[in-house]
Amino acid sequence: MDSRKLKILTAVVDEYIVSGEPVGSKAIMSHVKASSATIRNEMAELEKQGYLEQPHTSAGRIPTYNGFRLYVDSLMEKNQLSDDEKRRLDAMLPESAQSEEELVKSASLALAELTKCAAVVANSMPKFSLITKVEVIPAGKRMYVILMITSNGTIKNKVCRLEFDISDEQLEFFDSYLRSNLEGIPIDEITEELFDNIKTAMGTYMMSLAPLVSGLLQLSMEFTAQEVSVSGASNLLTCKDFNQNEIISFLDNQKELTAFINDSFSGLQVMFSKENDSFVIHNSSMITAPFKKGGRNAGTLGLIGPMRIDYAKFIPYLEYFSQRITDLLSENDGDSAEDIQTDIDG
Amino acid sequence: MDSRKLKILTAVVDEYIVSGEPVGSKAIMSHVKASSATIRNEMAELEKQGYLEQPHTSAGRIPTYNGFRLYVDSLMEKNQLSDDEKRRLDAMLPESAQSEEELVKSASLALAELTKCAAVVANSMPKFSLITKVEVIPAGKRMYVILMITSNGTIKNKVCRLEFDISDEQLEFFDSYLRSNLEGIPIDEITEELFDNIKTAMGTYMMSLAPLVSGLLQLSMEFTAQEVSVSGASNLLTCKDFNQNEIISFLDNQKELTAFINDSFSGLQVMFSKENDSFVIHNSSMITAPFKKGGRNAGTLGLIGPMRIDYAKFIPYLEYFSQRITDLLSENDGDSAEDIQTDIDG
DNA sequence: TGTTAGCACTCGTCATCTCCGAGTGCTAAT
DNA sequence: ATTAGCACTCGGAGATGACGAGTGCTAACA
Repeated sequence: MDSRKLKILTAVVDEYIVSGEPVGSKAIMSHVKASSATIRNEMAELEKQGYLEQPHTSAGRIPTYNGFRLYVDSLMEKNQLSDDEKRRLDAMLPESAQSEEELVKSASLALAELTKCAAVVANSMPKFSLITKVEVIPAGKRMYVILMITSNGTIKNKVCRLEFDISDEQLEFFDSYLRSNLEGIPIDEITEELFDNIKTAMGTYMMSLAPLVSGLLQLSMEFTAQEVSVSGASNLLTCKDFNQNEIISFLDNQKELTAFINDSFSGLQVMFSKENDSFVIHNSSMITAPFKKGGRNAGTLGLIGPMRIDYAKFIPYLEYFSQRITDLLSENDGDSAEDIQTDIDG
Repeated sequence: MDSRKLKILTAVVDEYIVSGEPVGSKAIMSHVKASSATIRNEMAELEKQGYLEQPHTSAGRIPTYNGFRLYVDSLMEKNQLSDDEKRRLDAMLPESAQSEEELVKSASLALAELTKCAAVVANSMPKFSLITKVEVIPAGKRMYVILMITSNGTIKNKVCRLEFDISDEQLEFFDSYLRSNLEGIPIDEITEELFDNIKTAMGTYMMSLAPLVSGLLQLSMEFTAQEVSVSGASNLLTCKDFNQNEIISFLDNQKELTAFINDSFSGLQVMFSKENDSFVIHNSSMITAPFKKGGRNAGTLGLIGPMRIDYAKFIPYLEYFSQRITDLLSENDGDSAEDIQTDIDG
């Protein structure tokens, strides 16, 4: 395609992103050295080719999905972050993050604040994590806490109340069975079958231990649950580009979101609602960037806003934050999360 | 005040709640045996007394804050829940709640669904809880998990990574110090001062133990943090009675919400935005009902919506759910949460 | 042959105007 | 004390028209 035509398309998208109004031929004259008539001719062709459209006869042009796609993939010039800006972004993350959640949540809030869009974070399904520790701890009359730790550093607990008293031997038997049969196995190998085995192994103890076993099952399910959290949803309420109801419901609906933000993406992605069946809000787009921990995908940071979002400015933010998170998570964790496993075994 | 006047006021509020439009004298004729002229005269007086107002000269009347207040406090007839309805509400709660959070969250979702308003739940500040158990558990190379349990059954953990190796003696010393000095004390007695004591007691061990001590402090702060969660915020988006932006920002802002929904209320309360400084969204109202656990306030269930909410129908829902939660939490917990403490001490 | 100035034309936006009717307050009759 | 009747008010919906931004086309130009 003609280089001037590309320049015009770029100019239309750029203008449209800042104004939100259809862009006329005169507005383009400051970007491209040509008369408005020439630009009009070119725009008419761009419309034929499907990159621009006219809301009505006597209006300017707005980019189509295809126009945006071409712009994002090839035309736009990404803003380079200056050292100053980087420092500003760094200042929005906590100095010393207490936990992965806190770090990631801060990044999400910062992103929402910077872009005035909605930011999302999702943790990855920890498919490859191993169970490194299971422990049953007494916590009162017929009360026990089950503690479970995985190799990626996640810890969860659950309190269980028994129907009957159990003896120290029973508890010890159960505890040591768990140690030898659960510790070291991948989190996604915890199945109903495994629990049937436990039930068989416990034999007559099972009656009193039942609440502990079911607590254990629930606990392990919590590990594989994917969580998504949204920041700054209210930022989108002032935006008239799309139906607010639709988008707020979409963001509210955890399941839909979860299904959508999966972590199969290998790098930064820009997606338009029309291009994806599970993301159906007209005129909205979504940018996602995965972050890693110990060399493996740990989650995804994302930005949801209107189609006419300032890609050139915001994509670098997202890239920078996801890189920073990756760095910080690796620092915190030593060489690799895997050494937790090694140590306990050793 | 005249009984007919009260009837008219009631009718105006009832009509206004369903229609959302100013109510004229003719519309009242079906509720009160009197001609429209008489009703007009009475309405004019009600307006003088401050219970009704006219948006403009030739419009009907809408209730003022005072009008709503009188209606809610004295005039309305609360709907009595039939057994059928109770069964329907019960079906919206999980059959066997795994945890307090799950139960309470379900009630909140159910409430949002039933009322098409936003529902909120807040846990109470566990001022009177005692620490019943503190334990430091090794979890890998220089990695430790701190586990803390309180008498109201809440458990939290935190993973800490040390800078230096510590010996078994050091750990044992630390652990037993915590046991003897923290277990049994009220959660709100954990202060900086107490931590200074710990630091002094640890002496030269402190250098290597520092991350554990600061982890402990963070953990205890988490216990006293109040959490609020909102369901169905998107329900309010279709409501034109108030500024959506305002309300969504209000619901987004955890701090403001937390400050507002405190658990000092002794029973069901209806509050209008004008009447409270920290709840400033025009034309909105909030209904709150506390629930208990082991005889003590455990949290608050609330409903936020427009002023013209169907109080007669929704208040019973809220009352029923908060009572159900109270019942279920007590069942689960035996006689009282306090016995956890007793058991461990004994 | 590609570019540009000029021009007639289109069409959405905004302000103005009018009409309609719901609802009122007042007055006089019951 | 209540009510029927009536003149009056005023917001809202629709119609109308001026304005102007933007277009496509044509003809002149380099």
